[in-house]
Amino acid sequence: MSKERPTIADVASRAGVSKGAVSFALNGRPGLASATVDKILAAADELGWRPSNRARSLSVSKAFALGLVITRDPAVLSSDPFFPAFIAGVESVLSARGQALVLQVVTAGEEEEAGYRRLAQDARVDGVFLSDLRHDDPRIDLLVELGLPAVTLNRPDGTSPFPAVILDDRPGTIAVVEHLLSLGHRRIAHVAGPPAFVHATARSTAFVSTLAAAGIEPVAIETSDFTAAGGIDATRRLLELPEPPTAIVYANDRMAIAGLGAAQAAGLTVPDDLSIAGFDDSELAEYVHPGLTTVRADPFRFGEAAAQTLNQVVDGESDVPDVELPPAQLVVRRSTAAPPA
Amino acid sequence: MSKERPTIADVASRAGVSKGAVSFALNGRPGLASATVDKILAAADELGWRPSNRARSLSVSKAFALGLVITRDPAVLSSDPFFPAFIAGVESVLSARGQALVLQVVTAGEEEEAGYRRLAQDARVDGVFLSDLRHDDPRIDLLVELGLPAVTLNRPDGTSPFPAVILDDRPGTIAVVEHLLSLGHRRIAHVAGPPAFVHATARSTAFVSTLAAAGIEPVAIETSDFTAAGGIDATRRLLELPEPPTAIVYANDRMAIAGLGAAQAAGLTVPDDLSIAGFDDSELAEYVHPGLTTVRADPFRFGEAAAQTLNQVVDGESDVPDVELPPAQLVVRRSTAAPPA
DNA sequence: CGCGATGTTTTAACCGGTTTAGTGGCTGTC
DNA sequence: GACAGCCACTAAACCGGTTAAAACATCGCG
Repeated sequence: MSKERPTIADVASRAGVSKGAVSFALNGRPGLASATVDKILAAADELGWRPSNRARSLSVSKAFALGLVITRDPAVLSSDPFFPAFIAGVESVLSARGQALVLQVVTAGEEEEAGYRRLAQDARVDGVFLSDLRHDDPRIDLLVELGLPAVTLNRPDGTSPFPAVILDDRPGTIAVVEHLLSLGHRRIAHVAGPPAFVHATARSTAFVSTLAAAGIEPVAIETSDFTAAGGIDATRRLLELPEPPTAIVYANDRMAIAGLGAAQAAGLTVPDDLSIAGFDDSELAEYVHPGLTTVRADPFRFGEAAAQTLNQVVDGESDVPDVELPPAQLVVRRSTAAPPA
Repeated sequence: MSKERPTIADVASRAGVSKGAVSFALNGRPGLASATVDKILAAADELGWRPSNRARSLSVSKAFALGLVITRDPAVLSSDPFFPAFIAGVESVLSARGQALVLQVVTAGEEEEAGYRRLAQDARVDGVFLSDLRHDDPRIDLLVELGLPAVTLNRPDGTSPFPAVILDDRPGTIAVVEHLLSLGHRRIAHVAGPPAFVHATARSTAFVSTLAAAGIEPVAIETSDFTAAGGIDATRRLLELPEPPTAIVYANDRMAIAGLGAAQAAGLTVPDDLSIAGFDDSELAEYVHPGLTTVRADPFRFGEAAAQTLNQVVDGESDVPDVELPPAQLVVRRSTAAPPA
């Protein structure tokens, strides 16, 4: 038995038809007698023929792959709970369609733009996911210029020609703040992510406005960077205030868990002296001591929805609608309690 | 100006030569006058021509991409500190060579094999990284059968036709145990990973033999699964022993941090009542309270080395040697101290 | 001057699909 | 019985590169 994989010509000769007919049969084109189609498919089946991606790619000018550019510092990326689950969700859609996921990790800045350009110039992918959206994100214009289809993860603030897959950060943040308010907290602080990111400001403005609706001013808003180290620093600054907060809401779990450690290192007991809440419900959130009150989203479904939507764009459907996912849910654990008397 | 990207024919006509000549010039083949080469490269440059990956792929039967199949439960994968940094290291090599990284996330079992088969049948990649090596790993035979080149991350126990990139887990484990011994601990337990994994047993046997060398029996070895939930359970079991350990060595940070939480929840003070050590030096290890004594490897360099080695295999070099990376280093933090009197 | 050797460049086939134009057979109609 | 019209299918060009073989100069040498 030959080790070479069969080509369309092998199938054609075995079925006694032309290459073109095989192609028609495979792609379900009309204009072939159904008996012929059966004969061709049977021959293909017997030979175990699968059309070559490479040849198809060349003739139809498609890559049959989608791209994800992750613009993060490796160290930061290292413990991000979002991407792995998101990617798994994307994969669940792609593998069913015989597509592949091409990953590109770039460090921010110069290289970021280069990453997209490379993906476009090499024609490695048919479309990309735009994650970690920033305000007036320059990548949107870049992708338009490159002619690369995309979906944005969450809604950009400028106009965007791309559909958005949205997981609203606000309801989760609002739920956390209201939870703390109902416990009796009045001195609440926030550790935010970098304001350049849309999801960071979405969380911090939701924080402020929820407090405002209750007639309360935030104790402080510390801008940080989503890293554990940043969480520590921000927490220390908050605890050194003349009148420190009785509760801190962090923009992600990583900063929250680090903040928890900082509070404990400073001799505080959580939640008796200080309540702490995170955002993401990462795996460790449940298992640190005390368990972290946080907000749970579903990055797997996010990935699924994003892949489906991007495929619609890539397939040329016009006016692909935005997709709104169910917002993140509050998960109450032991790290939040009534403020000290 | 035309929006279409130039083809090799455009370059050829602009330089006044044939397609073949352009191809020769591009690939640095001998047999062209250097003046001609210059002329061709100049023309290519003016047109901004970059050869089409798709066409090249078809004619030379290469994908110009490498594959990584991650066989993990998304939930487990979520907070693994290894892969993101590893991937970043891989990328740093691939992007310089114009290659892409194709990611495939599969759930273990049936689907795992299917994942590799798909990658091979679709000819999406020229080679793959074999991670999370298991004892008598069936994937090695599978890859041989599929004719897909590979490198293994760490050394398999059977014979393997593939080069291995090795980061020896033992020195780090030995260092942790010796550190605990030198602090005066004599009742030390281990929380191991699933014994099917090569790196899990490497760590546990290093643990046992280091203790044995000091003439000490381990208090217990709890087999767990590298997850935080598993770390909690194993820790509880250890703490319920009639004579509980004064120190626990975990096979990874995730279980260790969860174990830290479990110990604190049980009313113990770390490190006064119990010393705890992890493995990986994940980002949070430094920032939990108390900071986690652990072992630091360099997954970024691991990725670099693996990509370089796999490329040698893919390029057809014979007898590609194994690569041995510097072993992980002990990082002493506050979670380990002398045992209680 | 004719010949082979050497160096340079072109020609054309090939990779494995898709797609357009075209061909041959059959039916229906006047 | 000739012709239009339709159906089912084939032939061949095409996607954009690579590459083996052929062609063409140029040169050295007997």
